[in-house]
Amino acid sequence: MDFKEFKKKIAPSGKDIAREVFFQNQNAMRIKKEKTAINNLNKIFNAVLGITQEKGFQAMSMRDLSQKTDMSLGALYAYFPGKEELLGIIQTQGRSMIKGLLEQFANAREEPFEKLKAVIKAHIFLSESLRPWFFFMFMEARNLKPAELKAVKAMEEHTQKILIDILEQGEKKEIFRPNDHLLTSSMLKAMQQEWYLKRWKYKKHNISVDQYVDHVLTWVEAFCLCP
Amino acid sequence: MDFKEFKKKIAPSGKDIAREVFFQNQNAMRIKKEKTAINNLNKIFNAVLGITQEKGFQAMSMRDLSQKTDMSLGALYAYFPGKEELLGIIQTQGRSMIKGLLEQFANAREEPFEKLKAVIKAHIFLSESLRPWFFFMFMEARNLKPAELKAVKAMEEHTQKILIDILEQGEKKEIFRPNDHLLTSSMLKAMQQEWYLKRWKYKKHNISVDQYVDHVLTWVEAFCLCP
DNA sequence: GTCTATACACAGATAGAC
DNA sequence: GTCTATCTGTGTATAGAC
Repeated sequence: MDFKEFKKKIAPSGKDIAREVFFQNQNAMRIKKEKTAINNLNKIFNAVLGITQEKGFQAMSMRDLSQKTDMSLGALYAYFPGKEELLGIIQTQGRSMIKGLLEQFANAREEPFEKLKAVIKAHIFLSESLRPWFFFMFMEARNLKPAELKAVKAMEEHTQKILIDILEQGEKKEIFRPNDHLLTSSMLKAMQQEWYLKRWKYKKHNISVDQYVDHVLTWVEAFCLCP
Repeated sequence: MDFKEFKKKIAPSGKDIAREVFFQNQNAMRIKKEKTAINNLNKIFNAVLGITQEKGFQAMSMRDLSQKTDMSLGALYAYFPGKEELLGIIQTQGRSMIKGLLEQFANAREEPFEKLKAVIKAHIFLSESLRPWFFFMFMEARNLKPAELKAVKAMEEHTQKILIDILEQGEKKEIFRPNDHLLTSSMLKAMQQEWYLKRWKYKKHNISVDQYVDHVLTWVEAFCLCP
């Protein structure tokens, strides 16, 4: 599967995400009409992700957000209790979304090497189609309160665990070379992360996601597979 | 060379850095006595890096900084014209420091594979001994004004170019496998970066810099070297 | 060179009309 | 559901005494 196909078939749209947030936080917000809520939440998220990418969440004022969404300050506060909670909502939603989609991919295949490649590819494709979310989640994790920061770290270790399990399974079957799986999976995660942290570089050099994924998988093959 | 030796012989101390900043910006600050300036600049930088690591530069108030340095607000403003300039000073100094030390290493060896390993190791060791600086430079680049942001990107591409040159040299000598050097060097940079962006993970699992470097070099060998 | 006190802008948040 | 007007705290920065 290439990225074009992935995006069409699997990647959630802004409205999909807004819908889920609406049903998850329905009681905490003053808006009751589904359609209005979803439309405006989508607008709010896009604005937050856009402004934040440039100057960071702390530097984004509620007035910035009001201007970008064409909504008044008063209206915004009907959708979330405060700025800090808005940050929390985006982070929490991002995590649950990514977790769900990745697990779906990890369970799809059986043979270790195929499985490993599928999971890595899915992660990079997902980070491409939801790049603003991934970037936000990484860069703004610092501003979370301790309890949520813990959830972020748990998430990092959870996705790493998925990789480690595949590596162990492959080593047992003597398909992969024996190695330190914790470190190996860390390298894989670093390569995945590189794509969304430094996209300006790949854009500048006209490197597509598909090319990037292929290259990463060449590394994986050279390092993991038995000769 | 292991990290212990590197730190002892090569890594600059906080005062070394403060001294350089003092001579570089001497005319822009109101303090004239060298010793006072260096001591306080060192204190200021440590405080900024510490506070920023937790909550980001924007979220650090001048009052936070005043408290952590045990200096008054008025005193702080004798060392730099404003908060934004302080950010610029740290970023600029960080860049010039890292650039100088890395070039020193790149020129030390001749044989491509040895050279490649030496440069990668030096970068990771350097990021370990100056971890707060590296972290700050990465995370706070967004808050720079356009001209300085350009310098950051130029720096990224400069350090990448060092790697690309070595890879090309090695390919010509038929030591390295032919490959896309831009992508390959990006993977190397991603692995280097991982160390200082996720150090909490390695600390938690008791993985030392030396172990980390060894693992990275195993990947390099598996991928770059001709079989 | 360092302090205290203060100016003044702008942040997040809410009240109450529509 | 959305708006405008406004409250109150906190931010950066400076003035002027010591």
